[in-house]
Amino acid sequence: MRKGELTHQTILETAVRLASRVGLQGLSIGGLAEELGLSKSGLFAHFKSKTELQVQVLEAASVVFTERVVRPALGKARGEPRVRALFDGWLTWDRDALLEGGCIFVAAAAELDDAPGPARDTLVQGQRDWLDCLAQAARIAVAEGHFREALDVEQFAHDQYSVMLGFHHAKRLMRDPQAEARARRAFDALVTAARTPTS
Amino acid sequence: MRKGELTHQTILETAVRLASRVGLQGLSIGGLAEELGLSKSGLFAHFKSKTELQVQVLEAASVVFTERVVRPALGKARGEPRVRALFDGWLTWDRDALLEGGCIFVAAAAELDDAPGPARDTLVQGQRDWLDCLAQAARIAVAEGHFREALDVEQFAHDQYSVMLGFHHAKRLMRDPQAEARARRAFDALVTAARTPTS
DNA sequence: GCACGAAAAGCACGACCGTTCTATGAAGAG
DNA sequence: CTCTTCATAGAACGGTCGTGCTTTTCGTGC
Repeated sequence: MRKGELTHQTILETAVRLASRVGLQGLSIGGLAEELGLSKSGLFAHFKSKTELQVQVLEAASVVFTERVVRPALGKARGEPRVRALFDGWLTWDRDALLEGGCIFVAAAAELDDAPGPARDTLVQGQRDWLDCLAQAARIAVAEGHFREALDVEQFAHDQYSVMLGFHHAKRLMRDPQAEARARRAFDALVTAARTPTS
Repeated sequence: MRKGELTHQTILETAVRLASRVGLQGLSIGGLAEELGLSKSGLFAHFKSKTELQVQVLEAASVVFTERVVRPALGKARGEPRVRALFDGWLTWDRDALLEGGCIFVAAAAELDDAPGPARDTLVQGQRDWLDCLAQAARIAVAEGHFREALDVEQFAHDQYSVMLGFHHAKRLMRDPQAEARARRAFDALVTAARTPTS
């Protein structure tokens, strides 16, 4: 691998971690360069613009996310175990040391929801993929007979993500020590409701 | 009322609207001044610092929130109707024209979750009040016999807020036209589960 | 080992940031 | 009407932002 590509990768790793703390807007070229011991212009040369940096940060974070959350879950048994593994994986991800500032996607979602542009597009696509992944896992659980036939899997994915967002809020903003217990209880209720036929 | 206090109020109104779009960090003194046709220093004189401006923006938003969401719900019948009214009120709030950028508290939560200081403290206190309000409404619903005796009302408040966060995400970031329908379905499931005794 | 190309540094720019100081205008009290 | 107090404007500050341009350093294929 070329030297440049290596530092490029190193930059992105640090950038992801930094962005999880200060956000994608708060992520400054100068600050990032200093953290890495590089010059501002030297770092800038790797990206033609700040927007491009933001996009690549989101893409890099997506790669890590897939590797750390999605792939391990794919190793689990099809159906409910995999659905639970995705949830557990996400909880781990949000608590991960790599993301001192909490899930970078949640932070970016609030920043970019009214800021059209490539960064927003990249984020939305990633979130869509993630929601599709959750829905697909639920669909498999239906096929396996773990979840009821008539389950609206997109709704299930949406609800699962809501629980995650609630966890993030309780944990990171409210510093609620019970955050994880609450999230697990909420998710269990969701799974239970998905198992039993419509009442 | 003094002339100064009047403009002070006008500034805050505009600031809340602007902050809902660009966030509390993105809210700049200069930009806000221009939007109001004031000079930067003239506006600044009303607040000793930007932090103080942020705090007052959050407080002003809380006042409006209480007036528009909480108070109307207090006019509803005790118990489940009031719980539902709080939820409906929040959906209206999030869609309100006053907040073109979506709920300012959700945006601020992501920005401030790792930024200790007066602004964060103010936000956390406001969110705590809101969650307490939701829990109290649920508690009354238990007392009225609408919800089951053993219901964990704090958990219910937490779950209700999670649904709201999920709605915000689906609506504002994903631009999902079904966002509101999904949120209502999720909330209905929550209420149904709260009604029936533990299964 | 040398030459060439890539990578990083250095420097400068215009713009905007929050903040301070000073001057000027208008509002209100007597 | 006058005098004082308060509200706003104007100009400037040091700093940081993203972004170019030029130069130097360094990795690498021949």
